[in-house]
Amino acid sequence: MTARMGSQVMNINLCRTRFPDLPNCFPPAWFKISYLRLCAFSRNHATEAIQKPENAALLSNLSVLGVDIKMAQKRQPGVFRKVATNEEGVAEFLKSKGANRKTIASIISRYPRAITRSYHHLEERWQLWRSIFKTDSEVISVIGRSPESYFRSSDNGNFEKNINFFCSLGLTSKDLHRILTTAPRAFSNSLELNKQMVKLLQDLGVSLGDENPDAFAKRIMTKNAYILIRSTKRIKTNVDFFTEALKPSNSELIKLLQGQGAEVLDLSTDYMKRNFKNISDQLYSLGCTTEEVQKFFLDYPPAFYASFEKLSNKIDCLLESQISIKQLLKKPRILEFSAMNLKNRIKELERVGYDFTKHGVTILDSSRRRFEAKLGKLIEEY
DNA sequence: CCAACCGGGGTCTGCCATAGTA
DNA sequence: TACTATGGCAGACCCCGGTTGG
Repeated sequence: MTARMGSQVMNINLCRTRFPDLPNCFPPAWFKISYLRLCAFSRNHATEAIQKPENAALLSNLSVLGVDIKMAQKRQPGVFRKVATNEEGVAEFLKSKGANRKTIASIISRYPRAITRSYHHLEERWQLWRSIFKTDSEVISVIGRSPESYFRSSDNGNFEKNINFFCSLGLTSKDLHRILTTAPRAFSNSLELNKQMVKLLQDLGVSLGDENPDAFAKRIMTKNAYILIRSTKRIKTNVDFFTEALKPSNSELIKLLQGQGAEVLDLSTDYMKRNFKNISDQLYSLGCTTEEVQKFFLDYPPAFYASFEKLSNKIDCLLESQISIKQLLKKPRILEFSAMNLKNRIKELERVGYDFTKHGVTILDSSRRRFEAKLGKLIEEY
């Protein structure tokens, strides 16, 4: 217990030291852009009161930047009626961080509200992101992918509180890195929302009798960063669905959620139910019992996730190759390989006279290197 | 030595609804 | 009352190799 507390304190301090001082002066560009903004403001102020027309200077600036104005207008029309915007400042800012023209245009096209942010705000937010990412280009690559995650919130304090909160849970800087890379929105959630999700997971650990609910919750978050951008309602519904459909014991459910099940937890419930039904039906039609079907999903949670068509295709392809459904149930992991890969492997094995009924199917569940080594030996023997 | 078990790694947004706010 | 900030939703795998026990 003491050791755990100690590591938490250490992690908080680690977070603090990773915040470089925010700059207290701004580059010359900032003054230039502010001046331009003032000009734009006074030019349009008179007409603004009458009918709130779209800001002509803004439209011209955006087209110079290469922004897809139609797209931007469709997405956030309100931005276009604002009297003061900072499109040039934002573009300048992103450029100074290494973004190219095309990326900048794409960012503003997809999330126009970005141009309402001030230089100071952006720089402050940048430093927060950089406390997690090592380089500017990592930040740019995430913003380029998902502009909204960077620009949607104006609350930098909340972002920092989230960092501290995650650290206080014992998440490492590597964990934060992964969360910000794969689910950047998590840091723009209100602190309260993130706390609710963590509490839900911890309570779930308690209700399953896990002796360390905090570690249980942490484990699920590190296995699946997406959990933090889902609603607690969805997670609850999915856990209930697992419980009802698979009738697991507490320890089985814990194992499921801490393992591959964590990745399945955030699926939309309807999708998961549909998949479960389709695949169960196929297994029943192949003569499986309810217990076998339940065990199949417990052993191989990705079945919830996989597209039914692909999975079904793979099962058919295995059955056609003298592999029995019972063998598959014993070794569902072979379904993780692509249909193409499985087909090729089976073809190669058939060529050397491999008998699945005699030697089993585990040979299919191996890395490329191991499979090829094994195949080489079989060819020699053959 | 080798089959079998098992965990890890990469990586994922863009839109809509609505309460709150100035 | 228009606009902002924030919550929520649908979408849908594959592969590698360390370790261990016989």
